[in-house]
Order: sequence, then C-alpha cells, then structure tokens
Amino acid sequence: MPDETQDFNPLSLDNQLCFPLYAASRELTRHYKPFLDPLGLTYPQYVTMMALWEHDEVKVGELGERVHLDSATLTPLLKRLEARGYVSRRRSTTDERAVIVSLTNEGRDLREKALSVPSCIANCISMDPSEAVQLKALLEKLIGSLA
Amino acid sequence: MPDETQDFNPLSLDNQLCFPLYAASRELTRHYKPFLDPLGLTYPQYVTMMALWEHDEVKVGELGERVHLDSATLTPLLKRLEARGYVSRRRSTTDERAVIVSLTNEGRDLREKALSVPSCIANCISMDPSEAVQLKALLEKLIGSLA
DNA sequence: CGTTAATATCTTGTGTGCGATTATCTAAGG
DNA sequence: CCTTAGATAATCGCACACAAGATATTAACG
Repeated sequence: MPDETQDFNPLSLDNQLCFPLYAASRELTRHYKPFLDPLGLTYPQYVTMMALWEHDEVKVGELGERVHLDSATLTPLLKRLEARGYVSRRRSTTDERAVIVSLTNEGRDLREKALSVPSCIANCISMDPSEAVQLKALLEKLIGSLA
Repeated sequence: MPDETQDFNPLSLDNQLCFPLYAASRELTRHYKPFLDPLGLTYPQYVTMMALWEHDEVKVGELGERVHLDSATLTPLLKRLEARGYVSRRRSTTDERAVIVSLTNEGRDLREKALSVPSCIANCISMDPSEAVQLKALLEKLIGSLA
C-alpha cells in the first residue's frame, strides 16, 4: 500500500506539466511524418506553409511571429523551401532590410495535396473531439499566459 | 461581418491542434532556460536528470523509453552530462551490449538545487492550477492515444 | 548633412531530434 | 562449436531551435 502521507516530489516526471507537453509535441510530430514525406515537407516546413497559405507576401519577421520561430531558424528553412520551389524570397523595394516571402504556383498547388493531412492525423488520434477542442483551448491559454 | 457559412478551412493554423502544441512546447522550454542555466543544464538534459533522480542505474534504452528519446539523441546528451560530471556511463558486465547510466554524487547533489525550478515555472504560468492539471491529463491522454 | 540608434535579416556555434546504418554482443538452433 | 537472428548502443547525415554577433539598411536627431 502506498503511503498517502509521503512527501510530494516536485521533480517527479509525473508531476510535471512540461514533460507530457514536450513528449506529446514530439510524438505528434512523428505521426505527421508519413503524411508529410510525400509532400516533401518536414513538420516545421508544413507549419510554415500553412501560415503562408493563409497569408503570403509577408516579411520573414512577420512570418516568424505567426509561427513562433526566429529568423535564425526560418532563414535556412525558407531557403530549403525555396530550393524545393515552393516559395520565393526577394528584398522589399521599399525597405531593403526586409525580405518578402511569397508562394510560387507550385507552393500554392501543394495546398490541395495537403488538404487531407489534418483528417489523416485526426484518424490517428483516438480522442474525443470535444476533448481535442478543450486541449487546444488550454494550450492556447498556456501560450497566452507565457507571453 | 464574417460570413458564418463560409467554408471551413482545415489547413488554417487556428484549426490545428498540432500548432499550439508545438508552439506551447517551445515557449515553455524557453521559459525554463533562465532557471536551468545556473544548473548548467539544457531543457532535455533537465528532463533526463529528472528521470535519473527518480531511478538511476538504468540502461540507455530504458531511459529513452521513459523520456521518449532514442539512443541517437540520448548518447550525445549523456556524454555531455558525463563531461559535466553529473552522470557516469559504463558497460554492463553481465550484458556487454548494454550501457548503464548512473548519477555521480555531483549529479545527485544537483537535485537539491533543482528543487525550486518547478515552482519558479509555476509562477511564470498565470493559469488556474485546476486548468493546468486538466491540461496535463489531456496531454497524457493524447500521448496514450498516439502510442 | 552626419552621427547615432533602431530595425531586419543573415551567419555562426552549440545542442537537440530522428531515420538509417553500423558494430558488438547474446542467445537459439543445428 | 558455428551460424544466424535478435538486441543494444553508437555513429552519421540532415533539419531544426535559439543565443550571440555580424551586416546592411532605415530612421531619428542635432
């Protein structure tokens, strides 16, 4: 019988919020891989493309704010997307410091092929939809609380 | 006025569970840094140490199962912890394939200094404790559902 | 106009993550 | 024994992630 009065261990993995958050993020990312491989995208690239499908012709900094990545991560990632032919990068003519990221036709077309990805992932998650919605809301609340 | 009948966009970042999960994980990790720097630990190293503080003298594979990391990530991470003097690695005498990871005295002592970290982080999260508990439960459910 | 501060991106260095491969060792069968 | 299948880490290659610093441009101010 476990002793109910035993000391609470603040460093136990089972008492941490950070640990399941960290593990869940990587586990979910791993599950995207088989669906993203045919598109020639990694998971961070997929997230970046989703942001661009919503709104392109944006500066690197604006894009980074949207996906919570800084330019040190985005610059090489965008260069790889450019090499793939999905995006183009050009200096702004009005502000030579800024780089404008836009979708190529191929990048725009890729969206059609990506449309089925969310439902493929949904099938991998045997979780009540209402719970998934609740989880998403709590995660967004956490992000807001950390800002 | 937004049109309530407009098409649902499955690829909108705002409709994804993966995106806030990915962002929240990195944001939270970032918030650990100022508290982990004085300990000489990165966030994944901290997680690994927490697992070892609970139970050391374990094989690399067992440790990896606990923290959801494979040997390609753990081996160099453990070598850095070894270089720091926090852990030791030795081949098992009974099974020469296995490497046993154990804490050094210095590694064990580090736990005392780390005891305050969880409460420091808790202070950073302006979130109802019951919501945090709920979030943790939902994350664990998600991990289980993906397994 | 010239100097300085602010902005925006890029580069470099360190440390993960993980797929794929390799090397070593154990165990099981013949 | 010997071969072989399975187990276990380590290694390699590529792609993030981010701090810190470098570079280039713009804006602000006297």
